[in-house]
Amino acid sequence: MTRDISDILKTNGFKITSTRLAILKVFSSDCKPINAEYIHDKLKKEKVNIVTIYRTLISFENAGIIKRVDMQKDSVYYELAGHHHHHIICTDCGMVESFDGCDLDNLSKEVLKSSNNFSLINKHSLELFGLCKKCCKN
Amino acid sequence: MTRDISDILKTNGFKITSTRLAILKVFSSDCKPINAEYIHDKLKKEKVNIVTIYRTLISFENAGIIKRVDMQKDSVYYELAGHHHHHIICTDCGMVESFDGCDLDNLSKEVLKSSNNFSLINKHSLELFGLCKKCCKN
DNA sequence: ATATTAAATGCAAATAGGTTGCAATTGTGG
DNA sequence: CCACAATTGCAACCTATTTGCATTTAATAT
Repeated sequence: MTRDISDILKTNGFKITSTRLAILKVFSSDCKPINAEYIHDKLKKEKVNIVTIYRTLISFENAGIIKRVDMQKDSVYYELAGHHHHHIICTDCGMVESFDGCDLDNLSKEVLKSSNNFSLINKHSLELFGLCKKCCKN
Repeated sequence: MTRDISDILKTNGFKITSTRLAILKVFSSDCKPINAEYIHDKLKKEKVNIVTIYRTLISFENAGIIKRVDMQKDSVYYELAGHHHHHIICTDCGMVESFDGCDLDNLSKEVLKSSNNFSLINKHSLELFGLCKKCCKN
Protein backbone atom coordinates (compact mmCIF):
# COMPACT_ATOMS: atom_id res chain seq x y z
CA MET A 1 0.00 0.00 0.00
CA THR A 2 2.56 2.57 1.10
CA ARG A 3 4.72 0.56 -1.28
CA ASP A 4 2.36 1.27 -4.19
CA ILE A 5 2.31 4.91 -3.26
CA SER A 6 6.05 5.36 -3.12
CA ASP A 7 6.30 3.55 -6.43
CA ILE A 8 4.10 6.22 -7.92
CA LEU A 9 6.59 8.80 -6.74
CA LYS A 10 9.61 6.82 -7.87
CA THR A 11 8.38 6.16 -11.40
CA ASN A 12 7.69 9.86 -11.78
CA GLY A 13 11.15 10.86 -10.67
CA PHE A 14 10.06 12.44 -7.40
CA LYS A 15 12.00 12.15 -4.20
CA ILE A 16 10.16 10.12 -1.62
CA THR A 17 9.25 12.39 1.26
CA SER A 18 6.82 11.87 4.09
CA THR A 19 4.84 14.90 2.98
CA ARG A 20 4.30 13.56 -0.50
CA LEU A 21 3.42 10.12 0.78
CA ALA A 22 0.93 11.67 3.18
CA ILE A 23 -0.69 13.75 0.44
CA LEU A 24 -1.00 10.74 -1.83
CA LYS A 25 -2.49 8.77 1.03
CA VAL A 26 -5.18 11.41 1.51
CA PHE A 27 -6.01 11.16 -2.17
CA SER A 28 -6.29 7.39 -2.13
CA SER A 29 -8.27 7.11 1.06
CA ASP A 30 -10.80 9.80 0.21
CA CYS A 31 -12.28 8.82 -3.13
CA LYS A 32 -13.59 12.23 -4.05
CA PRO A 33 -12.23 15.47 -5.50
CA ILE A 34 -10.42 17.50 -2.84
CA ASN A 35 -8.67 20.86 -2.63
CA ALA A 36 -5.48 22.14 -1.00
CA GLU A 37 -7.22 23.25 2.17
CA TYR A 38 -8.89 19.89 2.67
CA ILE A 39 -5.51 18.19 2.49
CA HIS A 40 -4.05 20.77 4.83
CA ASP A 41 -6.78 20.02 7.38
CA LYS A 42 -6.33 16.27 7.06
CA LEU A 43 -2.61 16.66 7.67
CA LYS A 44 -2.69 19.20 10.44
CA LYS A 45 -0.95 16.85 12.88
CA GLU A 46 1.90 16.57 10.40
CA LYS A 47 2.14 20.37 10.23
CA VAL A 48 2.62 20.49 6.48
CA ASN A 49 2.89 24.02 5.16
CA ILE A 50 0.07 24.85 2.76
CA VAL A 51 2.54 26.28 0.27
CA THR A 52 4.13 22.85 0.05
CA ILE A 53 0.72 21.37 -0.63
CA TYR A 54 0.07 23.81 -3.46
CA ARG A 55 3.48 23.06 -4.95
CA THR A 56 2.98 19.34 -4.62
CA LEU A 57 -0.42 19.51 -6.28
CA ILE A 58 1.05 21.39 -9.22
CA SER A 59 3.87 18.89 -9.73
CA PHE A 60 1.52 15.92 -9.31
CA GLU A 61 -0.79 17.41 -11.88
CA ASN A 62 2.08 17.98 -14.30
CA ALA A 63 3.19 14.40 -13.81
CA GLY A 64 -0.34 13.19 -14.53
CA ILE A 65 -0.75 11.60 -11.10
CA ILE A 66 -3.78 13.74 -10.30
CA LYS A 67 -6.14 15.79 -12.42
CA ARG A 68 -8.39 18.78 -11.95
CA VAL A 69 -12.12 18.39 -11.51
CA ASP A 70 -14.56 21.20 -12.29
CA MET A 71 -16.57 21.49 -9.09
CA GLN A 72 -17.86 25.01 -9.81
CA LYS A 73 -16.30 26.12 -6.54
CA ASP A 74 -13.86 28.94 -5.81
CA SER A 75 -10.82 26.71 -5.39
CA VAL A 76 -9.23 24.01 -7.49
CA TYR A 77 -10.21 20.41 -6.82
CA TYR A 78 -8.17 17.38 -7.80
CA GLU A 79 -8.46 13.61 -7.72
CA LEU A 80 -6.23 10.68 -8.59
CA ALA A 81 -5.92 10.39 -12.36
CA GLY A 82 -6.32 6.60 -12.19
CA HIS A 83 -9.25 5.48 -14.32
CA HIS A 84 -11.50 7.66 -16.41
CA HIS A 85 -14.80 8.68 -14.82
CA HIS A 86 -17.04 11.64 -14.03
CA HIS A 87 -19.18 12.94 -11.18
CA ILE A 88 -22.65 13.91 -10.08
CA ILE A 89 -22.43 16.71 -7.60
CA CYS A 90 -25.17 17.85 -5.24
CA THR A 91 -25.33 21.62 -5.51
CA ASP A 92 -26.78 21.84 -2.04
CA CYS A 93 -24.61 19.70 0.26
CA GLY A 94 -21.67 19.01 -2.06
CA MET A 95 -22.09 15.25 -2.03
CA VAL A 96 -20.25 13.55 -4.88
CA GLU A 97 -20.87 10.26 -6.65
CA SER A 98 -18.95 9.04 -9.66
CA PHE A 99 -19.93 7.15 -12.78
CA ASP A 100 -18.14 5.56 -15.74
CA GLY A 101 -19.09 5.15 -19.35
CA CYS A 102 -19.32 8.68 -20.62
CA ASP A 103 -18.74 7.62 -24.23
CA LEU A 104 -17.51 11.01 -25.25
CA ASP A 105 -14.97 9.58 -27.67
CA ASN A 106 -17.76 9.21 -30.19
CA LEU A 107 -18.98 12.73 -29.62
CA SER A 108 -15.43 14.03 -29.87
CA LYS A 109 -14.99 12.33 -33.24
CA GLU A 110 -18.26 13.77 -34.52
CA VAL A 111 -17.40 17.24 -33.35
CA LEU A 112 -13.95 17.04 -34.82
CA LYS A 113 -15.33 15.87 -38.14
CA SER A 114 -17.64 18.84 -38.46
CA SER A 115 -15.15 21.41 -37.21
CA ASN A 116 -13.19 23.60 -39.55
CA ASN A 117 -10.69 24.81 -37.05
CA PHE A 118 -9.74 21.95 -34.79
CA SER A 119 -7.62 18.91 -35.48
CA LEU A 120 -7.22 17.26 -32.09
CA ILE A 121 -9.29 16.64 -28.97
CA ASN A 122 -7.40 15.05 -26.14
CA LYS A 123 -9.32 15.92 -23.00
CA HIS A 124 -12.80 16.73 -21.85
CA SER A 125 -14.54 17.88 -18.73
CA LEU A 126 -17.97 16.57 -17.87
CA GLU A 127 -19.78 16.94 -14.59
CA LEU A 128 -23.44 16.58 -13.75
CA PHE A 129 -25.04 18.81 -11.14
CA GLY A 130 -28.25 18.17 -9.25
CA LEU A 131 -29.65 17.32 -5.85
CA CYS A 132 -29.09 14.23 -3.74
CA LYS A 133 -32.08 12.45 -2.26
CA LYS A 134 -31.63 14.03 1.14
CA CYS A 135 -31.37 17.60 -0.16
CA CYS A 136 -34.20 17.04 -2.61
CA LYS A 137 -36.66 16.68 0.25
CA ASN A 138 -36.25 20.31 1.29
CA MET B 1 -30.86 45.46 -31.36
CA THR B 2 -30.31 47.80 -28.42
CA ARG B 3 -34.05 47.39 -28.16
CA ASP B 4 -33.74 43.62 -27.74
CA ILE B 5 -31.04 44.16 -25.18
CA SER B 6 -32.97 46.58 -23.04
CA ASP B 7 -35.94 44.23 -23.20
CA ILE B 8 -33.77 41.56 -21.62
CA LEU B 9 -33.12 43.93 -18.76
CA LYS B 10 -36.74 45.02 -18.47
CA THR B 11 -38.21 41.53 -18.37
CA ASN B 12 -35.77 40.64 -15.63
CA GLY B 13 -36.69 43.62 -13.51
CA PHE B 14 -33.39 45.42 -13.94
CA LYS B 15 -33.11 49.15 -14.32
CA ILE B 16 -31.84 50.11 -17.74
CA THR B 17 -28.44 51.70 -17.37
CA SER B 18 -25.78 52.39 -19.94
CA THR B 19 -23.35 50.15 -18.11
CA ARG B 20 -25.64 47.16 -18.24
CA LEU B 21 -26.50 47.77 -21.88
CA ALA B 22 -22.81 48.01 -22.68
CA ILE B 23 -21.99 44.77 -20.88
CA LEU B 24 -24.80 42.92 -22.65
CA LYS B 25 -23.60 44.32 -25.94
CA VAL B 26 -20.14 42.91 -25.33
CA PHE B 27 -21.69 39.52 -24.66
CA SER B 28 -23.77 39.54 -27.80
CA SER B 29 -21.07 40.84 -30.12
CA ASP B 30 -18.36 38.46 -28.94
CA CYS B 31 -19.79 34.98 -29.28
CA LYS B 32 -17.43 33.30 -26.88
CA PRO B 33 -17.05 32.87 -23.13
CA ILE B 34 -15.54 35.98 -21.55
CA ASN B 35 -14.49 37.09 -18.08
CA ALA B 36 -14.80 40.29 -16.05
CA GLU B 37 -11.44 41.63 -17.12
CA TYR B 38 -12.19 41.13 -20.80
CA ILE B 39 -15.36 43.18 -20.42
CA HIS B 40 -13.46 45.80 -18.45
CA ASP B 41 -10.94 46.11 -21.28
CA LYS B 42 -13.63 46.32 -23.95
CA LEU B 43 -15.34 49.09 -21.99
CA LYS B 44 -12.31 51.09 -20.96
CA LYS B 45 -13.52 54.16 -22.84
CA GLU B 46 -16.70 54.02 -20.79
CA LYS B 47 -14.64 53.87 -17.58
CA VAL B 48 -16.83 51.25 -15.96
CA ASN B 49 -15.57 50.24 -12.55
CA ILE B 50 -14.61 46.57 -12.45
CA VAL B 51 -16.55 46.11 -9.23
CA THR B 52 -19.68 47.07 -11.10
CA ILE B 53 -18.85 44.49 -13.72
CA TYR B 54 -18.44 41.76 -11.11
CA ARG B 55 -21.75 42.73 -9.51
CA THR B 56 -23.50 42.86 -12.85
CA LEU B 57 -22.19 39.44 -13.81
CA ILE B 58 -23.49 37.98 -10.56
CA SER B 59 -26.96 39.45 -10.99
CA PHE B 60 -27.11 38.45 -14.68
CA GLU B 61 -26.13 34.92 -13.72
CA ASN B 62 -28.78 34.79 -11.00
CA ALA B 63 -31.35 36.03 -13.49
CA GLY B 64 -30.32 33.32 -15.94
CA ILE B 65 -29.23 35.81 -18.60
CA ILE B 66 -25.69 34.46 -18.66
CA LYS B 67 -24.11 31.24 -17.44
CA ARG B 68 -20.72 30.06 -16.35
CA VAL B 69 -18.42 28.11 -18.66
CA ASP B 70 -15.63 25.88 -17.37
CA MET B 71 -12.60 27.13 -19.27
CA GLN B 72 -10.05 25.61 -16.89
CA LYS B 73 -8.67 29.08 -16.31
CA ASP B 74 -8.11 31.01 -13.10
CA SER B 75 -11.08 33.31 -13.52
CA VAL B 76 -14.77 32.80 -14.14
CA TYR B 77 -15.98 32.87 -17.75
CA TYR B 78 -19.56 33.51 -18.82
CA GLU B 79 -21.61 33.57 -21.99
CA LEU B 80 -25.18 34.39 -22.91
CA ALA B 81 -27.47 31.65 -21.66
CA GLY B 82 -29.41 31.65 -24.92
CA HIS B 83 -29.43 28.20 -26.45
CA HIS B 84 -27.79 25.10 -25.08
CA HIS B 85 -24.37 24.28 -26.50
CA HIS B 86 -20.80 23.40 -25.57
CA HIS B 87 -17.25 24.26 -26.64
CA ILE B 88 -14.00 22.97 -28.00
CA ILE B 89 -11.16 24.95 -26.55
CA CYS B 90 -7.60 25.07 -27.88
CA THR B 91 -5.34 24.63 -24.87
CA ASP B 92 -2.58 26.46 -26.67
CA CYS B 93 -4.04 29.66 -28.09
CA GLY B 94 -7.42 29.67 -26.33
CA MET B 95 -9.46 29.58 -29.53
CA VAL B 96 -13.04 28.55 -28.93
CA GLU B 97 -15.58 26.89 -31.21
CA SER B 98 -19.01 25.75 -30.14
CA PHE B 99 -21.17 22.77 -31.00
CA ASP B 100 -24.71 21.59 -30.29
CA GLY B 101 -26.21 18.19 -29.80
CA CYS B 102 -24.55 16.92 -26.67
CA ASP B 103 -27.36 14.47 -25.93
CA LEU B 104 -26.55 14.31 -22.26
CA ASP B 105 -30.17 14.01 -21.24
CA ASN B 106 -29.96 10.33 -22.03
CA LEU B 107 -26.76 9.92 -20.08
CA SER B 108 -28.25 11.86 -17.17
CA LYS B 109 -31.22 9.53 -17.08
CA GLU B 110 -29.01 6.45 -17.12
CA VAL B 111 -26.79 7.79 -14.39
CA LEU B 112 -29.76 8.75 -12.27
CA LYS B 113 -31.29 5.32 -12.70
CA SER B 114 -28.20 3.56 -11.42
CA SER B 115 -27.51 5.99 -8.60
CA ASN B 116 -28.53 5.25 -5.05
CA ASN B 117 -28.04 8.73 -3.74
CA PHE B 118 -29.25 11.19 -6.32
CA SER B 119 -32.74 12.05 -7.39
CA LEU B 120 -32.32 15.03 -9.69
CA ILE B 121 -29.90 16.25 -12.34
CA ASN B 122 -30.62 19.72 -13.63
CA LYS B 123 -27.35 20.97 -15.03
CA HIS B 124 -24.16 19.71 -16.60
CA SER B 125 -20.83 21.06 -17.69
CA LEU B 126 -19.14 19.66 -20.75
CA GLU B 127 -16.16 21.09 -22.55
CA LEU B 128 -13.74 19.50 -24.99
CA PHE B 129 -10.10 20.48 -24.97
CA GLY B 130 -7.58 20.02 -27.73
CA LEU B 131 -5.53 21.84 -30.31
CA CYS B 132 -6.68 23.96 -33.21
CA LYS B 133 -5.20 23.36 -36.65
CA LYS B 134 -2.79 26.24 -36.38
CA CYS B 135 -1.42 25.24 -32.98
CA CYS B 136 -1.28 21.58 -33.96
CA LYS B 137 1.44 22.33 -36.51
CA ASN B 138 3.91 23.28 -33.79
C1' DA C 1 28.85 5.41 6.96
C1' DT C 2 29.64 10.15 5.08
C1' DA C 3 29.99 13.94 2.15
C1' DT C 4 27.79 16.21 -1.64
C1' DT C 5 24.24 18.31 -3.99
C1' DA C 6 20.04 19.07 -6.21
C1' DA C 7 15.45 18.77 -4.86
C1' DA C 8 12.07 19.76 -1.36
C1' DT C 9 10.27 22.56 2.34
C1' DG C 10 9.01 26.54 5.34
C1' DC C 11 8.31 31.26 6.12
C1' DA C 12 7.14 35.88 4.83
C1' DA C 13 5.58 38.66 1.48
C1' DA C 14 3.38 39.44 -2.79
C1' DT C 15 -0.22 38.83 -6.28
C1' DA C 16 -4.69 37.85 -8.52
C1' DG C 17 -9.43 37.46 -8.57
C1' DG C 18 -13.31 38.66 -6.36
C1' DT C 19 -16.32 40.79 -2.43
C1' DT C 20 -18.11 44.22 0.98
C1' DG C 21 -19.37 48.73 3.25
C1' DC C 22 -20.68 53.00 2.53
C1' DA C 23 -21.54 57.35 0.41
C1' DA C 24 -22.85 59.54 -3.93
C1' DT C 25 -25.58 59.17 -8.12
C1' DT C 26 -29.34 57.90 -11.17
C1' DG C 27 -33.49 55.56 -13.36
C1' DT C 28 -38.35 55.12 -12.79
C1' DG C 29 -43.11 55.08 -10.97
C1' DG C 30 -46.30 58.29 -8.97
C1' DC D 1 -40.38 66.75 -11.30
C1' DC D 2 -40.18 64.35 -6.73
C1' DA D 3 -39.05 60.60 -3.90
C1' DC D 4 -36.79 56.63 -3.20
C1' DA D 5 -34.92 52.36 -4.08
C1' DA D 6 -31.60 50.54 -7.17
C1' DT D 7 -27.13 51.27 -9.11
C1' DT D 8 -22.43 52.74 -9.14
C1' DG D 9 -17.69 54.09 -7.59
C1' DC D 10 -14.15 54.04 -4.34
C1' DA D 11 -11.37 52.14 -0.79
C1' DA D 12 -10.55 48.52 1.87
C1' DC D 13 -10.82 43.81 2.52
C1' DC D 14 -10.62 38.72 1.82
C1' DT D 15 -9.40 34.19 -0.04
C1' DA D 16 -6.81 31.32 -2.98
C1' DT D 17 -2.58 30.86 -4.86
C1' DT D 18 2.32 32.12 -6.16
C1' DT D 19 7.10 33.72 -5.52
C1' DG D 20 11.73 34.64 -3.39
C1' DC D 21 14.92 33.14 -0.50
C1' DA D 22 17.08 30.68 3.22
C1' DT D 23 17.13 26.10 5.34
C1' DT D 24 16.66 21.22 5.37
C1' DT D 25 16.71 16.62 3.47
C1' DA D 26 16.66 12.41 0.24
C1' DA D 27 19.46 10.22 -2.95
C1' DT D 28 23.77 9.44 -4.93
C1' DA D 29 28.67 8.89 -5.14
C1' DT D 30 32.50 8.10 -2.29
